[in-house]
Amino acid sequence: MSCETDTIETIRNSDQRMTPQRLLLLSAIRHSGEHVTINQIHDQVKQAYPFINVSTIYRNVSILKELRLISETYKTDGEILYEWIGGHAHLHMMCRNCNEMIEIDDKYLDSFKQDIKKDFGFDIDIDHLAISGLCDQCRKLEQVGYDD
Amino acid sequence: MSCETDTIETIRNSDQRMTPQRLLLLSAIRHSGEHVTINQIHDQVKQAYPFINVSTIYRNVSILKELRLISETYKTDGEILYEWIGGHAHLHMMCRNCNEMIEIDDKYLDSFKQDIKKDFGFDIDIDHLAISGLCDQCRKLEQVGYDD
DNA sequence: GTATTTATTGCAAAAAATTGCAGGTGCAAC
DNA sequence: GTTGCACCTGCAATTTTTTGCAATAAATAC
Repeated sequence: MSCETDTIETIRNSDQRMTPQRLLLLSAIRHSGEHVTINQIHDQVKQAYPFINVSTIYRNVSILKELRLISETYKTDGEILYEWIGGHAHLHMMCRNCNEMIEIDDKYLDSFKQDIKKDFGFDIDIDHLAISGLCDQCRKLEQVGYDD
Repeated sequence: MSCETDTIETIRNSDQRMTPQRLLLLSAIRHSGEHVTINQIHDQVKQAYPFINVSTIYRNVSILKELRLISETYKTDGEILYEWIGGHAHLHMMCRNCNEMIEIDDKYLDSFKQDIKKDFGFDIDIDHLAISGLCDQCRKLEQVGYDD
């Protein structure tokens, strides 16, 4: 896989070093295949290297975020999730009621993105976007009146 | 103004009480007219009532957020901003480079909102949405190559 | 007015996240 | 291989945010 090499390249090119800790952290996020919290990353890395400190996790996550290798998503309940930015970007829609998250293709945003670019010159990052709302189920329950 | 009465109604109707502290906090957010942080709210309320505790601010902000009286916006640098949800909803676009924030009319999202509702049944909350990207200025600078 | 119920507050303590710093280490140049 | 420099790490200290709890006070019924 060349994506591993790409990652190392990206980090090297930005004046940063590839340490064992960072490698473990990268692998933990990458291979989880889904959204993970700081603590989940920490636990995962600890299995291979028990002496890793939480502050190292926080600092590395922050760096990877800036390098745009991982995305940061705020759930409606305040929990923060991190995810490897893989081949295809996608949107996160989070239900404010049940906190379920669905992912949708970024093509849905294409025309919006274009409008904003045209009118404001603002270039939207597709990833990082977390949209709050009511999912289908919760919306229907609310309409029927089961919810208060 | 009836919005003050509306607010009190909303709070009363959800089994909550209108305390002096809450009133001061509401007023601090409402009359700031823009985005404020927890600390700014705290400082503001302290001027009228110096004994207010930070935990009271945190708890009330959380309640008002759930009642959808205020919106919560995460800046790209991690700072959390609160804003009174007034008459017109608007979107926040935050530049990931300079952290400047521009507000745009929610009409830009109308068609996207409809598509999502149609295809997924998901009902998007217009407020709360914070979109990250590159603003016009930073984008131009980056293209010209002034940035690293 | 008083009594009752129950949300809310302030405080203190705990938990979570951030920061400063000294020693360690990646990595590029030699 | 060795050296030098800047980045990274772990630890400890600090700051920020959350939580538990007893006392208080808002809303309601009387």
